[in-house]
Formats: sequence, C-alpha cells, structure tokens
Amino acid sequence: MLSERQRMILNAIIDDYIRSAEPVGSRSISKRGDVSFSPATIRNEMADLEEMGLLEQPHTSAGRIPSIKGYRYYVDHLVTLGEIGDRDARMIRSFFAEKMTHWEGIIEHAATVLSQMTNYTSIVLGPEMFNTALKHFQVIPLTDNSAVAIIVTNTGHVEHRTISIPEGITMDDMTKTVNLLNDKLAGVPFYKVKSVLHSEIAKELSRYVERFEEILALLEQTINEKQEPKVFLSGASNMLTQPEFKDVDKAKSILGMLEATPLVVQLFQSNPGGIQVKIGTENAHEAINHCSLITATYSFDGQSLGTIGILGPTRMEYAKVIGLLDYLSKDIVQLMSRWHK
Amino acid sequence: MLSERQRMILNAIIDDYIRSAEPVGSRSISKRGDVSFSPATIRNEMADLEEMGLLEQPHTSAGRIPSIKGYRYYVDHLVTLGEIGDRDARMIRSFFAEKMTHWEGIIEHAATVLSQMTNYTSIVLGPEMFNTALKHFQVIPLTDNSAVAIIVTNTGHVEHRTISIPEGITMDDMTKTVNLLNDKLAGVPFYKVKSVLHSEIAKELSRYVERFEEILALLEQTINEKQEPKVFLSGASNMLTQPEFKDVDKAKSILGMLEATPLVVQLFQSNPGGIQVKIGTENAHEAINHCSLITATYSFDGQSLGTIGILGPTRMEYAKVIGLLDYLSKDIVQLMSRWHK
DNA sequence: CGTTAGCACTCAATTACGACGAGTGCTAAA
DNA sequence: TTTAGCACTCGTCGTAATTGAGTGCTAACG
Repeated sequence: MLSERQRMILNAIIDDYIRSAEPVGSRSISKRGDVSFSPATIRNEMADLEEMGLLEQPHTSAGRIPSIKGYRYYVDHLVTLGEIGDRDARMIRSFFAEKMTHWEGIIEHAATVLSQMTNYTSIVLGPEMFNTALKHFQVIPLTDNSAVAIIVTNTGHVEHRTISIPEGITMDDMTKTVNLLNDKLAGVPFYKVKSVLHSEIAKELSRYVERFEEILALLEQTINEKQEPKVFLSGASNMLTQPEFKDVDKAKSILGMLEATPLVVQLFQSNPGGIQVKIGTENAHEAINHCSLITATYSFDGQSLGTIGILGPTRMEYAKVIGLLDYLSKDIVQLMSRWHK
Repeated sequence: MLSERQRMILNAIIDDYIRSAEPVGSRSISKRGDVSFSPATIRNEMADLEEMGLLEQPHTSAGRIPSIKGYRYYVDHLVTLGEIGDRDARMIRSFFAEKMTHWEGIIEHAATVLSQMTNYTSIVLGPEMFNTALKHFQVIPLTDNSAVAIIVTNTGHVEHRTISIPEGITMDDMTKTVNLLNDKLAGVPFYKVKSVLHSEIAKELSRYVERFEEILALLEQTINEKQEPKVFLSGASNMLTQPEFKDVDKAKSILGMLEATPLVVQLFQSNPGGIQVKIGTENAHEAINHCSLITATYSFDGQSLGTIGILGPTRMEYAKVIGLLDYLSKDIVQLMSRWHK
C-alpha cells in the first residue's frame, strides 16, 4: 500500500539516518541522486509516511527519523543485501584459516570477528545439550572422595563437573557403573537419558553393584543437571561508540542487562531458525528498547545447536549485518560438518 | 615525616573524597568531628601537603583532591581495615553455601559476588596450568578422523581439545600411546611434561607403536599448547556508575581494554602473592591510569593458581575492598583444600 | 609562636538571552 | 500534480552576567 515513490523516500530517509544518526530533512533527500523531486513534494510524502506511523518527528522543526514500524517495513521489504566488503572478506578468510582446537572456541572467535567487522556487540549462545547425544561418559578419581565426571557429546562438546563421592562407595563399583552407563547410553540423546536410566539400567545395575541407587542418583544428577547456556559477549564496549548511547545511564542499563545471563537467554527465545530481526520494543527486555537484535541459529547435523546475534542501535546497518550473519553462519555450519567429516 | 595532624587531615580528605567524588575544602574538614581546627589552620596544612605532592588542586578556587602519591600514602600507612558489613557477610555466607560443581565455577562466581558487594569491576585470571600436574589424559574418538583429547589436572581442572587424526593411524595405536602416557606422565607437572616426553617416553613408545613420532607430536602439541589464561569479568558495567567515567570516551577506553584478554593479563603480571594495590599510573596500561587495581592471588596446595582483582576508580573504597578480598581469598583457598580433602 | 578571624580574589558552574538556521506546513501559482 | 514562496517553530550555539565555594594572605589573638 505504499507507492513506489514513498518507498524510495522511506528508503532514502532510513539510509541517511543510519549513516548520520540525525533527523533527515526533505532538502537533503531531494539533493540525493536517487529521488529527484523537490523538497516540497517530499515533505508532503513525508507527512503521509508519518501519518502511517513509519516516520516520526523529534520536534516540530526537525527532520524525520524512522519509527520502529518504519524500520520493520525497511527490513521486511526494502533492504537489499549488499556484497561483503573487502576488509570483511579478508577477516572472514583469516578466521577460517585459523586452527580450531575446540568447539566453543570457534563460536567464541566467530563472535569476536563479527563484532569487529560490524562495530556492534555480538552475543553468542553456546551449544545446548538438549538435542545432542551422549558419546562418552567417564569418571576420573581425583582424591579419595572426589572425582571428575566428564561427558562428551557426539558434537565434540565436553562438559565436566567435580563430584564428591559418598563415604563407603568403592571405586570399583563406580567403575562398573560407569562402564554400564557407557554401554547403554552411548548415542542416546540427552532428553531421553533420564528415562533410559530408569527403565533399562537401574535393574541391571542392581545385580552387579552394591548401593547402586546412591551411585546412580549421583551420576544422574551429574548428567542431567540443568545448565543455562553459556553466553559469550564480544565488543560490548562498541555500544558506547553509538551516539544514541552517549548518555551513560542508557549505556549502563544495556551493558548491565548483557551481564545478566538469564536475561540475555530470554532475548533469544522464540527462535524459528534462520535469520531473525527484532527491532526496538519488539525485544523482550526494555533495556534494549532502543536496540535491534539480529540473530541466526547455527546447527550441525540437522540439530539446532545455538544462536549467534548482533546487537546494535535500532539505527543499525541492517543490510550489512544480515548479509554477514547469513554468510558466516552458513560457513560455520559447513566448517563444522567438514570438520567432523 | 608527616605530623600526626597532617596525617589526620590527609586521612579526612581522602575519606571525604572517596565518598563524594568532589574536591574537599578546608571548611568541610573542619566541620567533621575528628579534626577540630579552624579552616585556616587546615588550609595551611593542606598547602603543605600539596607541596609534598600528596594533594592536588583541580583549579585555584577548588578544594583539594588526593594525588596518586596521596593515595599511595593512604593505602600504605593510613588505611584501617574495617569490619565486613552485614549485607556483605550474608552474601559471602550464601556464596559458600552454594553447591559447587566445578572449579572455574567457584572462581567465576566469586568474581560475581565481589563485584556485587563492591560495585566495582572484578577480574579473575583462571587457573594457570603451569604449576599443576597431569592427573589423567584421555582420547575419545568422535568420528573416523577426529577425537576429543581430555586432560585432567591434579587440581580437578579439565582441558579439552578436538584433534583430527592423520590418515592411517589406527585407534589401537592411539590407545596404546595414551595408556603409556598415562603411566608415565601421571603426577608430572606440566612444565616438565615436554622433557619427560622426549627423554623417557619416546624410546619406549617406538617399540610398541607404528609411526609413533606422528602420534607423539600430535599429543605433545595437544598437551603443551600454550594457552593464555582465561579471564572472567564481572560487573564491568559498574564502571559506568562512577562519576569519573561519566564521559563516555573514558569509559569506552577502559571497557575496550578489558575486552582484550592479553592486555588484561599484562595488568596482572608482577604478582608477589598476597594482596597488592596498584594505583592510577602505577598500572601497566594507560587506559586505566585513573583506576586502581587491587589483586589477590589464590592458591591450592601451595601452588599459586590464579589471581582475583577488583578494578575501580582511584577514588575507590580501599579499606572495604582490601578487607573483602583478603577475607574471601583466604576462605576460597580453605574451601578448595577441604573440598579435595 | 601557633592559631584563627577577616577579607579580597579566583574561577568553574549556572542562568539568561538573543541570534541563527534547519526544517516544517500551508497557500497559491505553474 | 508539482513546486516556489513564505511565515513560523524550536533546538542549538555563543556571549554575558551572576553566583558561590574555596583559596591565600594579613593581622590580631591567647
């Protein structure tokens, strides 16, 4: 329901505003090459666009800035993904050239690279174990009454906890139990572990092992312990370069929120896969009501494993960021599957 | 070489300034209970203290603020460690009441608690493997040509990397090698691992295993890979509450530096153990020339394992922070040794 | 002789005010 | 339908004037 001219004008305004962070007036639009109408005409259209809620005016005698609805329209209909710049391409290449030693390292490093390329903040939610399967489970004694339990998933992810072993349980029993668990649980997805544990293993275990309930409870708790996903942040200080956050209080409320893992995790909920853009108040937390969050899920072997996101002001370079994120997340997926052959 | 009265005045000025963040004048000192002289007398002393370099004046008609040398004197001679507040005591108690599952978790959580108690930024350098000994080493196959290598130290710390296995090396050879390594290396401190590997193991290994050099090189690299210490930050946004950093640029340079792990690691070098205070320009990086860093090393079993630090403005509550840090670091050490019996 | 009251002086911070100018909405002409 | 013209709005910027906290110095006091 927008005329071609209106779309061009809206596009021009948002483009300008993204660059300058200042309200853009009819005159400056008219002087750009792409919309060759007089300021007056443009003013009329701008008034219409404002009535539709796509633009707003900070005060009477200022230019227009895009509203959240305006950005939404821009992202949904107007944005054209540009090519990836020279410098960025080089950074991506050198990123993939690096030697990867572990899983989280890749993701964390990807976040760093992204924040450097975009000058925004990047947020990565670490792998969720829910969908992955157990590969190997092991308990390594440390002292008489403590041990390290290690869990390896089929994606190469490693979790570990130190556990203390109740008085009177022998290492031998422990080992037997662990062996049995490995036999029975290898390849079982984590969300099924609990039921398998009770249905298949408990009975068999009781034959070999004294006080098996106690051991089982300990290990079950170790395996199943709900853990909130790891959150990696990178480039949080980039927020401070944005003129909209030159007010320290606003900056503080954003950075403060980013430090609270559970809140950040909330932001990433409702993720349908692919690339998603949440603009301003569309976000789950009011501290970032003046920010936009662009997220992409990364996956391996068909399992959605985690999410990578870029947080910037609503006035962020959507085209560039979406392009980069799309490119990078696909490449990471590819890298990981190649890595695991 | 300071008279008793001068010390009292200096102490009063720094106390006041820490609270208010504003230059303190002779009048306000005189009105405090503890120094009962007239403003004029105090002014004279202040002029002397300034001549000695312990105070400075932002401009002619302002009060005095402590210089770095002033803070240094305060920390070295004047500060009296206060009791730990009620609220803080409660937080510490509930901290120790929590269930600890792993090593890094304790340290990281301690950092969070510290930053909440102090309203400053806390920085923790994770355990350094250099001093610890190998407890167990293991390789778990993941796919045909990749595996996860896991290293457990005697402190219960776990490291892991994904390695790719060269074409033509059998899992059997791998296992033999790993077993031999466990036999020979258990209990060996990491800094000796390399030499032991070459002097004792290489020869013996060559008897059992084909292409042993290749495998050994791979594992050696895995074990020895230099890793920069993990850095945990907590409460970085607290920096923004300090009036001295209400200027976004200053805040950005600090937060930016904190994001660069190698720079942060540098800050912690030269650590004699115990509690150390670095004030303003005494610090290794100019971004924090207006900050003070108070550090404490934590250790286990006599080995220095890492460092925990609090970063705040030079105008920070030295008494409180030093007290807390001292208390907490001692308790953590105790906790860890009890934990490992 | 150390201490203190008195006083002139300094200077950052705050407030007040006018000029400026970017941008608008409306009207009327092309 | 588009555009030129014009009066009007309102935030920003620069300049003064005002204020007040704090100082250093001098002289008097006990």
